[in-house]
Amino acid sequence: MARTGRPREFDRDKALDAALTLFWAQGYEPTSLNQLKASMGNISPASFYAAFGSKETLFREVVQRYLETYGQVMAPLWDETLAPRDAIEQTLRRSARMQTTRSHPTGCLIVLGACNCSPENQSVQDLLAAERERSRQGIKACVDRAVANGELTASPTTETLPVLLTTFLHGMACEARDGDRAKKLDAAITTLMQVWNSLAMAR
Amino acid sequence: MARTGRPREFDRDKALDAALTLFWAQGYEPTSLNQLKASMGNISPASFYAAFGSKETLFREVVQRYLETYGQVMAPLWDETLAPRDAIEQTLRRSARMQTTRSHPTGCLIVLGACNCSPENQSVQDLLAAERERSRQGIKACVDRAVANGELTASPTTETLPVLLTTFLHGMACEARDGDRAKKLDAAITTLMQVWNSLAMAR
DNA sequence: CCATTTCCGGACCGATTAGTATAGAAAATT
DNA sequence: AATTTTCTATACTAATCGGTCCGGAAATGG
Repeated sequence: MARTGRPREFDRDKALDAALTLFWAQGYEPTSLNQLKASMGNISPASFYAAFGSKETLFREVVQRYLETYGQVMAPLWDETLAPRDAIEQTLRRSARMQTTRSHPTGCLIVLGACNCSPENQSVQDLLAAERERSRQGIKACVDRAVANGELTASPTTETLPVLLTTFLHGMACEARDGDRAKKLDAAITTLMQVWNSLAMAR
Repeated sequence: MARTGRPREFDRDKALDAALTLFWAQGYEPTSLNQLKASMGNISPASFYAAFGSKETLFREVVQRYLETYGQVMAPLWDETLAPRDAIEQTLRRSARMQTTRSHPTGCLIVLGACNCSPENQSVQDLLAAERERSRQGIKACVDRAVANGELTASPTTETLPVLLTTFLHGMACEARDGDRAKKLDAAITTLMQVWNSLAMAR
């Protein structure tokens, strides 16, 4: 389909990135349309709505882009060519580095992006909660795969691993937001992974 | 000083509890004065400001009350009559149970109460960040005490313990908010504390 | 009973919220 | 060049935000 008519003057991609940064730093609700439009190069409300539909649909698009870029640090969880232990360790380490990098807001958009929401924005909260649930499932799948592989023994303790790892993963968002550096988190990950080692050696 | 004049008609304490519940469930910014006044028994703006000063001072008072009540699950951290390991384990377990109890909002007000803030409410964000830093220091003090006691050996791995434990503690707020139950978190805590055990046995 | 003190209801403040309607200009296609 | 398409700018909703002010009512202490 040929594109006709006057093309928009601002760069939609750059605008999306600007919105991503704003939402990441402040979260969904406190980020106002005025801020968004300003960061997109003082575009008009009409241009904004023509390009993005609404604040909520823009946020959904922002989350999508986040998942396709920064969020790819979690990709190892679903890469079955990796050993389960490596998949989880890589995910944790890459998350730690990404969330503490200062060239963009710290912490995790999925964890922190819609913590404080009025009831009317429940759907936004649900969007991120579903994504967190996906992480939980990814971690659980790795542990299950390790049990199936014989890397881990099936035991009550092994069953606690997914919750333990997920809680730590999500907790990093808070620590990164509070200023922790990658090196400190990375060292903690090494210690955490010793739990896995001890369960592996027990077989 | 004798109290003269007409006494206020609503129960200030009950009103504070209502505000605590609202702020806990929704966070600082999305909780509007209208909601607050309504939950306090449809009091008037004048009554509200006479009793509480402003939204921010009310929030500070709410945080104070939270710390004096629900937040007391962290008290073991500063109880030097407890063995450091017990102090930390109790703090984790009591936090897990408190944050997952359904008779009040789930998660932790200190972690989740002001995640999404406009720059103009930075002071509110700072208030909670300072409290989280206090938790960090409390956990670190326990680990240091354990090293001084000889319960833990001083080692690079031991030095990672505070970050590991704090990250998990703060992560529980996210998991509790997402619906995890106390039993699951409790089991994960048992596994996490094995890290401590292995460092203790290494001496 | 009187005077004082405080509270309460309600009107009101300016600012900001997300979102819309309209009108005209600009660019691409034909 | 004419037409079509879609842009932009501006003015403008209605609602809500946190917060203030005032006048009258109510309860107290003397």
